[in-house]
Amino acid sequence: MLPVHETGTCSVATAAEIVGSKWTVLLVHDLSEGPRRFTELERSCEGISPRTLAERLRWLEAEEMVVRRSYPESPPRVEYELTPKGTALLPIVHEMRRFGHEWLGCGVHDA
Amino acid sequence: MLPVHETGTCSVATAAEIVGSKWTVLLVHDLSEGPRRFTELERSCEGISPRTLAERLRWLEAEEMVVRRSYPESPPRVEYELTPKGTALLPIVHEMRRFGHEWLGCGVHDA
DNA sequence: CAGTATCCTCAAAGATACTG
DNA sequence: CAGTATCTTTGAGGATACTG
Repeated sequence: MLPVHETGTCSVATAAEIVGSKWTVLLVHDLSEGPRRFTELERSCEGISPRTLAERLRWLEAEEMVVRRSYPESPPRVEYELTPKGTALLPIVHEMRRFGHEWLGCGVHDA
Repeated sequence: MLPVHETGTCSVATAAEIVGSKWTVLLVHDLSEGPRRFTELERSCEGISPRTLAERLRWLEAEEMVVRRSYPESPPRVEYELTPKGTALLPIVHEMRRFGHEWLGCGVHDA
């Protein structure tokens, strides 16, 4: 996924890129409940590969939707947290969930 | 894109599929302003190939988000229109646009 | 723990030409 | 006009092994 400022597209199209790329919405939803560590996200996103998770997180960080906080302890600890910009994605996520519940008759078991 | 009932995923993930596949959001937005013909959509979605447009429309029709109305005139006329289910996508689209405007500083020129 | 490094697959979508 | 038929490309993302 290209950085947003290089896509040339804007607005809806960009939001579609964010929201449509696999795992991103799940990640944002997870992070909306507080800071999370790499392995926590790996576990809650059943099936995601570390490669993809790392890429997704780096992308979100580059877009300033997520901050990465590294605590140089041993064992190392890193936490990811939504920024205000990342939090601003939540209304989209909520509308997506509403749609799912109302029209797809599913999603009841989502977190 | 698979039919939704075959994906196994639900809710947010499904909405992400809908909303994330290229052109779909633009199409839904266009159709929100009234029935549109194939070529009209082709023109307003600058760059879309007829192959992709047809596929997208067939998919939306299969999901009952769009109805296809064919008038057997000469020359042939076909119109596509949002169903209530398709219309229910609009709140998502609106939140996506809001996000674009507020955080990406763009999208002002969108219809 | 928190990632990289590689390799690989597969499907979305572009380009183009053609048709009822 | 409203598509279909082919062929091709590209890149997202999976699997797996390895590392500071």
